[in-house]
Amino acid sequence: MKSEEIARLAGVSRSTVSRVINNYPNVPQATRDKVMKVIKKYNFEPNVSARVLAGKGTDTLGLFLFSIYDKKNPLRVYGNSYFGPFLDAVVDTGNYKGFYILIHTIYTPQECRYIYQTFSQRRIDGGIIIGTESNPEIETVISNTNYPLAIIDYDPDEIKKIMHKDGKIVVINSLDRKGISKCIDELVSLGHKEIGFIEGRKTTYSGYVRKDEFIKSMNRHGLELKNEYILKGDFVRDKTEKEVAKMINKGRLPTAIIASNDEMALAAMDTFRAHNISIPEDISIIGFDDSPVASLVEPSLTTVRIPFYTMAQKAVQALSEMIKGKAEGLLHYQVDVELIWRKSCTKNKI
Amino acid sequence: MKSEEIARLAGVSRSTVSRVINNYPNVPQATRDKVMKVIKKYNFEPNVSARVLAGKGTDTLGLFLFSIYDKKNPLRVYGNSYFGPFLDAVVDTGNYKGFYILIHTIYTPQECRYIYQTFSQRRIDGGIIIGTESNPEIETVISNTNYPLAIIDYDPDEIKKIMHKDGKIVVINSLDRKGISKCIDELVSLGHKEIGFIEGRKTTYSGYVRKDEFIKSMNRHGLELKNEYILKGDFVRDKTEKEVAKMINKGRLPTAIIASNDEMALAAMDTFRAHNISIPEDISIIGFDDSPVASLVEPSLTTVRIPFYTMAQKAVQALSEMIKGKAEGLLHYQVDVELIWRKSCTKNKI
DNA sequence: GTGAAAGCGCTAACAT
DNA sequence: ATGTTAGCGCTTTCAC
Repeated sequence: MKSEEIARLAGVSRSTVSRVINNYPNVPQATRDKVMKVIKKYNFEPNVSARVLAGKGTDTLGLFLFSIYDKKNPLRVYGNSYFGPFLDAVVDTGNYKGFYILIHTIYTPQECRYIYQTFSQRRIDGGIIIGTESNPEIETVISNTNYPLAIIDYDPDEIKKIMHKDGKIVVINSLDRKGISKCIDELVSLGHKEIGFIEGRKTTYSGYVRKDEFIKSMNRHGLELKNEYILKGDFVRDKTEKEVAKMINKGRLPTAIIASNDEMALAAMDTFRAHNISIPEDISIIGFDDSPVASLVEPSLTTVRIPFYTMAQKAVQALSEMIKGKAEGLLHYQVDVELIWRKSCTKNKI
Repeated sequence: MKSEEIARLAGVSRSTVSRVINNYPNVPQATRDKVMKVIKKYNFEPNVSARVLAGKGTDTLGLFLFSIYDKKNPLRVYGNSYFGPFLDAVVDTGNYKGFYILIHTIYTPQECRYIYQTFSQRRIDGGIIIGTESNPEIETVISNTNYPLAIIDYDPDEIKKIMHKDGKIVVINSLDRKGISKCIDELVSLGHKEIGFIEGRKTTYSGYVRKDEFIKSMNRHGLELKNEYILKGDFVRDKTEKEVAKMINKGRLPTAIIASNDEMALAAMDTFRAHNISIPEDISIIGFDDSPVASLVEPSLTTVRIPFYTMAQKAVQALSEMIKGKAEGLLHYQVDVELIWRKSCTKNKI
């Protein structure tokens, strides 16, 4: 079934069918009804390739997820506490706004060429990039493309420097500085002075910002930064378990520790428990993300909630406007975070 | 940049460029090199809409996920212990085989029309359907479409009855009967006689099969089926918590309980714990799926592992062959499951 | 308000 | 081995 047949059956020309499909104003209701009746009757759906070729959009957004694990890890993508809810929200808000979502996982910087490819083949009208570290490959994409792009968790100043002169980019970050400083204020008010930190990859923006704010907040409170309490967890479980075990074996522990994401917080919890260190009695733990499991573990995890759904909505909304030509240049949104107080934290008893 | 310009720059015709792009054999290496050089130089990527319109495939697979939650639940899709790993595997194996993946969430039977739409608009060459309950809407899709379709977890006999005469369908199930009967064999050998069951939605195939096999296996061992120990959890946490609490309040418990998925098993664990019932000392628990968290909870959850990756691979592989015309009709695969023994189960001490 | 015709970028059948 | 041409199904000028 094609529009030509619909036209024949409705006794009009293909142009009129097209006008009806695209809701053009200069079609009288009678004609519109006549055509729609035939369209409904045959469940006609226009061929999207023909429409695109004739100049319409694809109504498709590409979602590019940078895996922090390598390909062999079975948890490589959606085991990530961050991606699942975000993906979910993008598909949902995208579908709601009439977009199809094309999804691609990127495992190495070299695979950034898939982003270029997907745009060049005209498969998508806009793209969402999440989880990328800053590296030359992604910068090439950012500086060469003028297709609408939403980048989650990236340094906006960096983008401003390198972006294409006709670029249409929206950067969306969470207020991580506020999140971390709130954690520390709260811990300090509970009498904690020895506060540790498990940092994520500093090549990601959030990894950098969270660590940086940890240092700033500690200084603000006049608290000493002890290197032995600052661990590198790279945002992943394995590394965190090792680093935490190492710290335990050295014999001295902070009274509280903040992890740069929930996954590392949970890994730390398990490692402490395996060494008979009780949470929160012996050490308080705070995570970041408020991933779905945070409320389910025992004890439930205090963490900073990131509004993934809001971020996805903002991304889709901004892309939608850029695609329609209603917005351009560099947009920057910062979404608010919230400290969710649960049972993994308590007063310092010392 | 279009193929015509590549042709001009390489000093050949558009047909030759097309032949090179599509790896046709009747092009001498010299010509091929000459053309490829220009293509590389300009990073040329052919317009996919034009290719599709001219008769090529879209190289895109649609993944349709039926949510067991409603739209308002923040865990609605990828909080599902089943979907995350499966989605992950589909994207991975699909991308690996050169397919793009279009993803759509279906919340209500009525939204099944999106499947029809996506095919009709020629957005995809094949589709994967997962998590669907049997209902008239999905049956309409199955009986009307002759596009390649992979259906995960569905009764193959039902499909055979209703499918389109030119249908190309692959049904992929896990050997759930083996999984459940192994659980019971194992529990019995540990001295358990009072075994409970938390069933999922029986409108899904696996929901039905797991419950049915529970009954059969109990009978095989000559064990009594007690209605008070058979709970309805609908595959979700909330309902399970309520049902388990109800059972606890009645005062009598089985010595072991099998849940039809991990999510319900974990919900049960939490509920027992909240009532000071220890696991596995007071009651042994077994789940189904081996979702990522199963090994992380305390105590770690004994569960039946479903090889999601293998299922995704089989789905993509079969679709790929059907799309190429190398396979047709109804295929049926059953993948093996494995009982993963962890700490949530122990001997019956009574 | 509606139709005729050109054209989007590619592939494939046909011709050479 | 390569070029010429028609055509895929739609949108969009341009006439009327």
